[in-house]
Formats: sequence, structure tokens, C-alpha cells
Amino acid sequence: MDKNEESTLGEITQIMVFKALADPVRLQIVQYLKHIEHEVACGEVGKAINISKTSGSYHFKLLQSAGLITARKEAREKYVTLNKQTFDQFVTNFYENL
Amino acid sequence: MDKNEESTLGEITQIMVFKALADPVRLQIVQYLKHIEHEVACGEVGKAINISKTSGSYHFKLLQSAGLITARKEAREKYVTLNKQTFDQFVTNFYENL
DNA sequence: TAAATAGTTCAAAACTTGTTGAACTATTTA
DNA sequence: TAAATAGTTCAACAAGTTTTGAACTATTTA
Repeated sequence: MDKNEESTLGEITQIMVFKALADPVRLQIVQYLKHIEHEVACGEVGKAINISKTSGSYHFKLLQSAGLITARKEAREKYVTLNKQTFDQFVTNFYENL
Repeated sequence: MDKNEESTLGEITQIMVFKALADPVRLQIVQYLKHIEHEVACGEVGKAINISKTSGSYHFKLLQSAGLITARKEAREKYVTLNKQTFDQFVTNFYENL
């Protein structure tokens, strides 16, 4: 496996990124992660924004496949952070790259 | 009515903007409008990207209510342009404003 | 070893979004 | 005035998304 892989294997498209951001729950997750600025367990985020673990699992998976977060599993917990690179490439520079 | 109104009355939210951009047809429209860089009639865009007029009407309306395009009706035709301000505010600066 | 905790998966249900054609309005051209 | 053109609206349908609870795996703690 390549040394330069991201934790998301599989292609990231512009549509996947905008779809991932086009939901209130996922926007709250992203906001929470930006303000906390270090790794957090999914469960902690879920509690903070008050969603069920099933729903959390669904939303984190979607954010991950859009490349917006990276995840690291340590024992029982899954720690997530924002992947700024994807925001830069697909959001911040969207208009100019159009 | 206010002099500073945009052709979109009604509030623009972050979610509306991302939803509007999370669709392949609308992304093509936006791309077309960016490259052409002057007003174009909806019908011309529709022909260029090969969609029915009903579908075009639906997508232009959605882009308009998200504030991503502004429209001017002249006689039979509706001329549209990108509204760069909305891109700046809700897309380009999304991450830093988070 | 049993119970608790973190997260995933699954199928069903509820909801939202996009496409279609037909009927419509308004404007232009023959 | 009739036909053509540009666009809108509507209802029906198809397709896609989100939420839910129950059952599951894996790890930790008592």
C-alpha cells in the first residue's frame, strides 16, 4: 500500500464533498471539530451535538468517504479530525478551479 | 423595496448553498456560466448541457434561491449570471468562517 | 468471566430530491 | 390573428437520503 494514502481509499469527487456538507448534522460535526482543533472520539462529538450513535456512525462514515475527516481507531474508540486538505482543494478553491 | 436587494429575496443559508452545489446538473450550469462570463439565457445553457426545459427551470430556480445566480427577465427570456458574492461568502470563505 | 462501553451493520420506514409530460402564460414573428 | 418560442407550474413517479431500533463485534473494567 502506498505511503501517501489518505485514510479514505476511493476517489473523492466535488459532488461527494458538497453532498457531505449539505446536511445540518454534518455541518455541526465539522464545526465542532474545527473549534476543538485536536482529535476527538466519535462518541464525544455525538454527545456534544446530541445524536444517536447509529446516526453518528452513518454521518462520520459519509464525511470520511468524502475525505473531509480522517479517522484513527484506537482500541474501542475512533478518533476523528478534519482533513483541511480536502476543504482547501474542494471548497476554498472551488470557484477559482471551476 | 430596498435598493440593496438581491434578486433573491428570502434568506440564504449555508445548507441551501451546499445543497444547490451538490448536484451534477447544477455544477455543469455553474461551470458553463463561469466560463462564459456574461449573461446568458436559460435556454442557451439548457441546450449546451442537454437538459429539458422543465428540468432547467427547476435547477435555475434552485440556484437562484440559494443566491448563486441572479436573473433578469427580458421579454420571453430569462438571463442569468453567477453571483460571485455568494460564492465568496458561503464557499470560498466557508472554512475560515466556520 | 460478566458487564459495560464504543462503534458498526442491517432492514424498514419516513422523508427529500429530481425527472417527466402535459397544460399553462407571455412574447415575438409570419 | 395564428404559430412559434421561452419559460413556469403541476402532479405523478422514481430514486436517493436519513433515522430508527435491534443485533452484532471488539475492547475494557469489575
